[in-house]
Amino acid sequence: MLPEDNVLFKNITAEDSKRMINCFNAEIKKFRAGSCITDFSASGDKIGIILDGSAVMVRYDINGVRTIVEKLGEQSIFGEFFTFTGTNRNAVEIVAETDCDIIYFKRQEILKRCEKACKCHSMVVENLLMLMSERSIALSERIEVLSQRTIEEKLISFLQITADNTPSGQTPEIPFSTTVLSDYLCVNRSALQREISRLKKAGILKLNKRKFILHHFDDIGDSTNFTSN
Amino acid sequence: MLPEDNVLFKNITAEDSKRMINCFNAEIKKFRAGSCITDFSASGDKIGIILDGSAVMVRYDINGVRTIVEKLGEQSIFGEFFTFTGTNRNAVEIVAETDCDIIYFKRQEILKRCEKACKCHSMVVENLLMLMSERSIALSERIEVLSQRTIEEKLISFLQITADNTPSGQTPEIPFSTTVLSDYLCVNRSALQREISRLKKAGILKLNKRKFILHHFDDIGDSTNFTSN
DNA sequence: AAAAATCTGTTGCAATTGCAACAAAGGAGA
DNA sequence: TCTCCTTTGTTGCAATTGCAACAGATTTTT
Repeated sequence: MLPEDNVLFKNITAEDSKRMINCFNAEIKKFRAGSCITDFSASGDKIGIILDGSAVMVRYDINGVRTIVEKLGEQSIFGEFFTFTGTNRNAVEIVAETDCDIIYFKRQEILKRCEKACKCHSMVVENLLMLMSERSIALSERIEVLSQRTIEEKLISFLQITADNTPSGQTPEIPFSTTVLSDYLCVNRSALQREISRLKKAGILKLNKRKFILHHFDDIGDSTNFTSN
Repeated sequence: MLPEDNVLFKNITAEDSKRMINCFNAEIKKFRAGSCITDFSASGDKIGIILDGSAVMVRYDINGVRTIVEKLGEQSIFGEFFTFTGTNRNAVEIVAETDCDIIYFKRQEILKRCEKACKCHSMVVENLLMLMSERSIALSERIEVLSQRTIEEKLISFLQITADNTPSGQTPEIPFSTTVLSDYLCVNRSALQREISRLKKAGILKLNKRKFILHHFDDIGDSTNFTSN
């Protein structure tokens, strides 16, 4: 994706966008799949936006237990400005899933009064506001999932939200492998597998590779019914 | 607190703030302790800020299980703009803990180009950005806690973050009763109580009413040690 | 194409957590 | 002060989840 096409410059002409990228001293960096994009130990207060590729924010606690904090796709933003980077008891990193192009801005550059009083400046700030709003909502969704009490509820909640966020006409898709999904739901992998198998046997979940259909179980009411066999 | 003293008007004179409160058509409402401030079913896209008092964002799922989503103190902001309001499978509400004064803004009023081109406008937007940043970090902290795998880890993580956020010189304090805390950590109350008792017996946690001291257990390394007796 | 590595799916067993029931302590209001 | 109600603290038992080990499937590398 062209740097000037990133979401921060929505509603701004390509010409102005290019000018601002200069004005902001933005940098573009490339990362290979699997490499660490940021480790939040010395990131300063840069704001990153993924132009191409995808990444995940992961945390390793002192026992080496991995948690997938967030999935970052194209146009996702990240930075210390938005993220609790944890105590010294754990390390938060952003790891490239695929090859990635990232554009970095300095937070002060975006926030400071533009000496040239460029009129597009406040549009950028508004765009940033919208991005942060979306991010807040995404974090809220994550909390919704994690606050479910059982693995089955976590899984269904996640699938439901994923399906709701899928454009109509498309088949919803789990953005992770099962192994990674278990680190996202913060549960044991084989216990998660057990629940997936149960839901499949009960006919509630159809799963083909990563594409899935979740049948409405609203009318069932009490999901513990499924656990009977 | 005076309406013009709210965080949205930081770095803006009282005079200008008052003018903008008019310009934005802000409303101030009072709520009694225990009453419902918002139920997110018809809140439109208003942004609320707590001027006085405290509240909690709660969710009830279809089985009536309660989750404390967020604790809101003075100067906290809330609104559909920031929050995943859930599927139709649950109800999210904000409930006043104490008597509350709330100021409401309409999102469009804050975001729209000010016809009078008032110069303070972009400062408000920047302040809003800072507030959202803080909120994102708070949500990240919540995810950090909920992503812990055991009750003991959830509890310690929560206490650690609470202690870290306490100004030095003050004794850290749990902002909830144990019963409510269990709904915040999304675990069973008596199971939580069991863990609290364990940590107290092990000398790691001192708890007096809601004030606590968490002794450094970094040097212990493996917290499962405490479970032995 | 073969070998290596990773991921999926399954299961028995152990550990943790939830549930229910109850006693004791603390607080609010009559 | 007494009563009622909520919260704290405890425990046995049941349900859920984690763990480990393994077989088969799938993907990647050589």
